[in-house]
Amino acid sequence: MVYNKTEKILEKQQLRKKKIIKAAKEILSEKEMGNISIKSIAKRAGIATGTFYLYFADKETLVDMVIQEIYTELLDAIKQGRAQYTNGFDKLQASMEVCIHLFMKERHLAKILLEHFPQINAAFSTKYADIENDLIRLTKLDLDELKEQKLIPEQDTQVSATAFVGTFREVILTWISKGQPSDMDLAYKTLIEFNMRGLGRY
Amino acid sequence: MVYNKTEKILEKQQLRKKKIIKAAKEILSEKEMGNISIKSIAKRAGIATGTFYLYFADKETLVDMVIQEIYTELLDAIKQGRAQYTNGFDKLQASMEVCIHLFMKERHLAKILLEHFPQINAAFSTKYADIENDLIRLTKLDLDELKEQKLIPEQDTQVSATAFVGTFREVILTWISKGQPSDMDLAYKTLIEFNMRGLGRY
Amino acid sequence: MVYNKTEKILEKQQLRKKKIIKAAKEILSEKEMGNISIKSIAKRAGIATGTFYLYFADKETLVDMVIQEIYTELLDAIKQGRAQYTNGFDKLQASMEVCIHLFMKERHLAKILLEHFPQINAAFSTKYADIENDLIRLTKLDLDELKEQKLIPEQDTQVSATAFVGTFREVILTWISKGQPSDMDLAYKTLIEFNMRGLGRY
Amino acid sequence: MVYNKTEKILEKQQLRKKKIIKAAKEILSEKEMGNISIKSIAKRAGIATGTFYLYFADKETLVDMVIQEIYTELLDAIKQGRAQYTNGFDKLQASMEVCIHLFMKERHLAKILLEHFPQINAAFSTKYADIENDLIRLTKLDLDELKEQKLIPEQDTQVSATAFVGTFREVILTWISKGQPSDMDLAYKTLIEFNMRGLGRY
DNA sequence: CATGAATGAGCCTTCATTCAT
DNA sequence: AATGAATGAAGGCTCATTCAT
Repeated sequence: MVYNKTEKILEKQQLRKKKIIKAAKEILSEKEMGNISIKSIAKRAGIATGTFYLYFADKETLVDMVIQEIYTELLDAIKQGRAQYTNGFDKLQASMEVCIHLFMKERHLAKILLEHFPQINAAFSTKYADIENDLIRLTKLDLDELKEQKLIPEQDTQVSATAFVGTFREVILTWISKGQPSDMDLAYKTLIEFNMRGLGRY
Repeated sequence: MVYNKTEKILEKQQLRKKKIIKAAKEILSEKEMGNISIKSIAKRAGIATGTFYLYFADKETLVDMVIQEIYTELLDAIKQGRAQYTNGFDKLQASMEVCIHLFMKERHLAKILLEHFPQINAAFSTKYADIENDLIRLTKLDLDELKEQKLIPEQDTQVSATAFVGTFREVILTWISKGQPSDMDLAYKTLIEFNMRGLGRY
Repeated sequence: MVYNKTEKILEKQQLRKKKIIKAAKEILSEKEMGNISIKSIAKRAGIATGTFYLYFADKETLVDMVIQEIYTELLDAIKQGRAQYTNGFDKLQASMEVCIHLFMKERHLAKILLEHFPQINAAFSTKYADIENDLIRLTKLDLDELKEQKLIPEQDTQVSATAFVGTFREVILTWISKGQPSDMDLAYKTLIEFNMRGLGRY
Repeated sequence: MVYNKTEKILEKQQLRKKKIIKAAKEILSEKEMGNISIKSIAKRAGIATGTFYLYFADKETLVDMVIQEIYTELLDAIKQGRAQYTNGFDKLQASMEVCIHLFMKERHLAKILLEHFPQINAAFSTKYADIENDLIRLTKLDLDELKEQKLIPEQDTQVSATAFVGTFREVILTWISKGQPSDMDLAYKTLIEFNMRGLGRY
């Protein structure tokens, strides 16, 4: 059963890869410092230093994978959250809700994406910026649609979209590092209304 | 005249300290990457490597000072900008304008604060967060005042203030790294109105 | 038929061994650098990395075998080339011709022997020296015979033989790395006459 | 006396550099294996690992210096040995004598140049080849002159020069690794005459 | 027997910090 | 006080060798 054997091995390899990525994420989200050395990651993943290089070409490749994974997770959730809506504002609100829920649920993911990533190194930082830019770009698409439909006033949608995403980054980051507000419902409502009003919804 | 002598020495020390901090800032704003070694900072400041340790306990202490200085600069500018206003919204708007102008004028300062610093190390990040928190706190004071005066609707001012600051961080960062929008007036207006509307100004 | 079975197995083992040695030779003669890792050799031989260690105790043992094989090949060719001559000078000249032809024909072999091998490690170097010493010893036998027959003047035949072999090593190595001279006939003649005259042929 | 201070320091630095090069040479000539790691060199030189990099940009630079130093030493000695002669053969003979004497006197130098260098790595090997090529080139100049003066027969002087140098490399290497012959005078005479006759001196 | 993933010692290099001058 | 050479821990990565399957 060569077939089975190969499959099993591939499966195991994927498992190892996941394990390494998980270890990297853990170290990123736990330690105060972003001291992610290959050695520490390997140790955390329960493998030898050299083994790491069987699964990733180099450190940068790992970083790519970690980011890619988080990003995909985020976009998938947003996409799924918006699926049931057709109205522009509803879609936008759904996106916001998904973001908040996802990040609050998976604090470690949020911590990595918002807090630690930009610290590791420049390349990393660049990649993180790419994600944010992507989110801004997607938001802008929504805003342009709303503007075209005259549902929001004339404005630089690039700026609005950037501000929009900025509110989330800042608020969620605060919640993560300082803890959530006691009246979560009000907080939640405040953030969403801040943005809705900010856009100038008619 | 021991007193004078001591004073002179202290003054001289302060001068050196400033010189080192200035060197650190310069290097931070010039180099693409966060390659700020003590050696390069010392060289830029025109002192020997070892001399650095006569003025700063370690690298982290330097970081503290650099941030402190930037923060003070920012707050001073804001305070000065608000001085002539009494109305809550005017003060808030003045703050926003000062922020934008200061950052756009001193791109290198902005670059340090928003782009480079968070990459250096985690301790740094924590300190950067402190500045942002302070700005949020100050904004919240304004919002609480406005809320009390029933000039904005009921809301979690902590969240609003956070979102408020977040829009600036994100927008200015984008402008710095991607370049300013062609229609700067519209962009500028969009950002300020986004926040004013977002607060729910009556 | 235990006997047959054992023989078959041994035969198979020898085949594998040859295959590995061949792979090692190929890699040595192809790659610019001495990047011959066990992994790459095994891959080239079509076996798994670990399998290598079923046939060779370690890397050094492989080196032994490779050299041994090349040496045998060289000596066999020389022996065959000399077989038809009885006169001392003729035998010597035949040896020279065989050397040149063999090396020029099998550049990859020459490249291994002269260029790459000495780089791999010190143990290797010792072994390579052994081959050269052997060639020198054989040459000396010829020279002693010629000296006894008063066909060449009194001399330290050990030194002459060493010099003799040295000219070949150097010249062939140059041809291999820099390319052959345009007038190969003259070059060829020059080398052989240099040595013949050098010996002091009467 | 800034002048003195600077001079002293420079002197000291040069001393350190020499010390490191000496350590590298020692390790090269002593150990069976050419295990020259920066760590071992530093240890031998009595310095910390990092200190090495204050004197040499990297490992390759050290290698360059070591080779350069040996080569310069050799060429200087040859030049000096030839200075008093005008006749082509005399110059050639003087060169040969210098080579032999120098190498036999400084066995460790010879050991490095002839035995170990080619083993360390490819770059190294290339550089060693450069030296040999240079020697061959210089020899060829002499031979071309002799040929022009009709003092030696028509021949490919490139090949002769190569063979010429090859005899020295081989003979000296043998003497170094196997010990000198008992009758050194005869050996010496044999080598020189071998080459002189080989050239076809009229 | 064969496999190839796993191992870990070792390599080169950087840089915050110390210390003799 | 000032200097800058010296230090050595740590980092990313390679590869000969082992071992569970």
